Amino acid sequence: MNWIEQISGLSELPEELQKRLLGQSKIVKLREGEVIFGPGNPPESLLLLLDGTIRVQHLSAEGREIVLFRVSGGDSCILTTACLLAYEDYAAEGLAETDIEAVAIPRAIFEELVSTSKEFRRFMFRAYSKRIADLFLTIEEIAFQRIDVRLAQRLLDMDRGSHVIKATHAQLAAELGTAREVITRQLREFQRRSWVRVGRGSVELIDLDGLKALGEAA
Amino acid sequence: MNWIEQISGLSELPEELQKRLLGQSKIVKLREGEVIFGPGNPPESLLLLLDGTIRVQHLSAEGREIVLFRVSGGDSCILTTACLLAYEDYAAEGLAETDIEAVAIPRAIFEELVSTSKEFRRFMFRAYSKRIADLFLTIEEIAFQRIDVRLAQRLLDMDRGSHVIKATHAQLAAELGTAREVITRQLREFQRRSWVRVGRGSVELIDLDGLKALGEAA
DNA sequence: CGACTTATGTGACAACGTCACCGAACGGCG
DNA sequence: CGCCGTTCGGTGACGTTGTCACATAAGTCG
Repeated sequence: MNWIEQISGLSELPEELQKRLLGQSKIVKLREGEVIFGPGNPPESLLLLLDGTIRVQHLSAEGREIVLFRVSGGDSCILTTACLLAYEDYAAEGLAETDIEAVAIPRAIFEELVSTSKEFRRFMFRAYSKRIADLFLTIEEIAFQRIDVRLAQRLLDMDRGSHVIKATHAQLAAELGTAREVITRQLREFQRRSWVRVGRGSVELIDLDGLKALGEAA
Repeated sequence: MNWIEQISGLSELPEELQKRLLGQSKIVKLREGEVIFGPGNPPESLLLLLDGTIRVQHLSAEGREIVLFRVSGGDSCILTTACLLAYEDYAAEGLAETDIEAVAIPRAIFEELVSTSKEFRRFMFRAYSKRIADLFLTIEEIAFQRIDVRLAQRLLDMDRGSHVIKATHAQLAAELGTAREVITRQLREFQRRSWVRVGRGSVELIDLDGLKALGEAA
């Protein structure tokens, strides 16, 4: 299977290296809920995500939880794991939020590509930089953005077309690094404005424009 | 001048590459306050900091400001700029907080080293990973840590031995991504507890243990 | 049908951020 | 020196968010 073209930035690799990459890496599939890396089990190979979503979250000492970012197939196409090739004591874990299809590149091949291909290096550094830039934005959001705006954005983000989001208030709280009660109150307010309908374990988005407008007003 | 040994992780490079690095890079000095990179002027070479401190901060659209991290010579010895070799639209800027001495590695040499040396690659990836891990901690702190604890920690961090920190309340607020008034109130409380003495544009730390204890209690 | 477990609701209160001011301290400069 | 503009710090009122201690409701499984 030729997955190279699915990952933006790799199609510029010389034909020869593309072949080598295709030959030496293998496709892995993981099921929803599987832990991809985490404290205790650092990843051994570089993963390029083809399809599905990986959630990376951080668990604090006091048991609090916050979602740091997501990696999803196709669009951002980013490495998950390479971050970790070097640094040990990550308190972050990555887990499959959906069933996953990914390409695993063994460490040796990764090393080889980095050393031989200028294009591959560019690809890697771009991925790292993008990640860091994203984290900057996350920090700004957490520090300065109102919680209602953040919740509205996140709900829109999490929508996979069905306009129904399966998540408990506690899970949404972990998304934003806030408290469950805060989510409960905000959702009640959103419902009062007829933007959403809430059910046990789910939120249905009714008025997408209303939710979007909240962010723009700010 | 042989600066290699000042940067942990580089002394493992093969002798030959060390020489090449020493020959091809040059030492640069910058004065306090100079902007090293920022929106509009991306850096052209990789910088390794030998002495001094660089502050990296993020400016939001609404003019708010938050300090993301610092790079200081000797201890963390980290790259500043390589992050940026790849990604353009950083809203972050880096500036010299003190007079600076650094090594500038031209892009070509950087490329060469990454491609030829496994040790140098390890060095680079470690640096990136450390940065990302640090940002994770920053996020956790902003999201979950009380502001008084964060302020106390930051004051201790900023102390350069003199126990007097030259900073206005507004600057301290930018450090933590909070409001000036909050800093004013917290400092007043710290003073009431005889942990600090505040003056115009400066904070003198009196009871370091008191400040430290605040963090540990939580 | 209970007995549990999990999800959500609620009110009181504490912590933090925002706003609209104020006066004090500082830095020229005539 | 006194005047004046600027920066810095102080303050009270108030809105938002986080915390705590519960209560209630909805699913689950025997």
